[in-house]
Amino acid sequence: MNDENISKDVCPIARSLTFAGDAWSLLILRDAHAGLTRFDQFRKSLGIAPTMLTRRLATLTEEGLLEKQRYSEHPPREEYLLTAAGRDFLPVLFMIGAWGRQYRGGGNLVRFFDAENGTEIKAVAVDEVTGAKIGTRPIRTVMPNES
Amino acid sequence: MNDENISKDVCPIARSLTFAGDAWSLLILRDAHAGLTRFDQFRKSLGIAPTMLTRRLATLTEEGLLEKQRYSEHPPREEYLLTAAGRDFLPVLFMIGAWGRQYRGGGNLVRFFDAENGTEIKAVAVDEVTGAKIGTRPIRTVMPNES
DNA sequence: GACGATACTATTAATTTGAAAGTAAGTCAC
DNA sequence: GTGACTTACTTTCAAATTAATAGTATCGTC
Repeated sequence: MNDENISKDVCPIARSLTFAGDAWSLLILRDAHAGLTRFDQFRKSLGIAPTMLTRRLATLTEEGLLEKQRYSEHPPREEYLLTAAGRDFLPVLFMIGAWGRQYRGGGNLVRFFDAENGTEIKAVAVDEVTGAKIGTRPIRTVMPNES
Repeated sequence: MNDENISKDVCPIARSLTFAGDAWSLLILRDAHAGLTRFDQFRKSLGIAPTMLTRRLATLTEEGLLEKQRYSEHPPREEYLLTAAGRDFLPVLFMIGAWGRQYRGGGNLVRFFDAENGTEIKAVAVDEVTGAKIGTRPIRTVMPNES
């Protein structure tokens, strides 16, 4: 057991949280994956104050999770589309959702299905090498520049 | 494309975020998985103000992610241990970390290895049924009480 | 030219967070 | 048995963030 600091400089989790560590950002990303692209769509879906939404969209855009794209010249209008980094956030969202379903379920929740074969999607995190579910095998943590 | 509200009532992601939707909570959970259990260990590791830490630990405890356990009667001292729900948050943390490593990497980051066979752990989210990586197949979203 | 849609900005109040210091219960060193 | 130290907080107050509401700018339609 150590009580050493796992600082932001070396922790990949802390890195991520610097960029999408608040609930609004994650909810915006969720809605973007659901196909929303416009300011007012996000605003209505989330019930978020416009000031907040402006700031969050700007931050997510600066950070490269979303990109602004003009969809009309007259009037000048822009929409927000997911970048590759934003699209690759989907597995994170699914895992967050899987936990919520298991531990905070109850009541009717949205469900996700494989559109091709119709089975319900149950997201699990596995180690790509061993195929084992994360958390089922002992983990060794190695700090940078350690053997 | 819809712009229907995916409300907190039906979204498993929103559910999760209600309980651990801020960076401090996730970082506390990360440290708890790393073996930290005590107030001062968390405080030193995170550089968090004690007021914040008190509140976050209380919230995580109320929500059933951590539990307080007495480890000394004289003086009376308590430590914070992960519950089952807290332990099952590990896959979420790993996915957050995997994203951060891929998109916000650079520099030396902590790495995780399978303690038994020594291979580096690379977490990926897959559908338990099809085995396909999340995001590689089209998804159909079904609202509650829909066909 | 009034009305509505879209995408915001401005203003201000309420809430949350952060920094610093203090407290309480007990241990340990001499 | 007194003074220093440890652990786990609480108190206080300033600073920053967030929320609520209203307003603005540009254009298109009737």
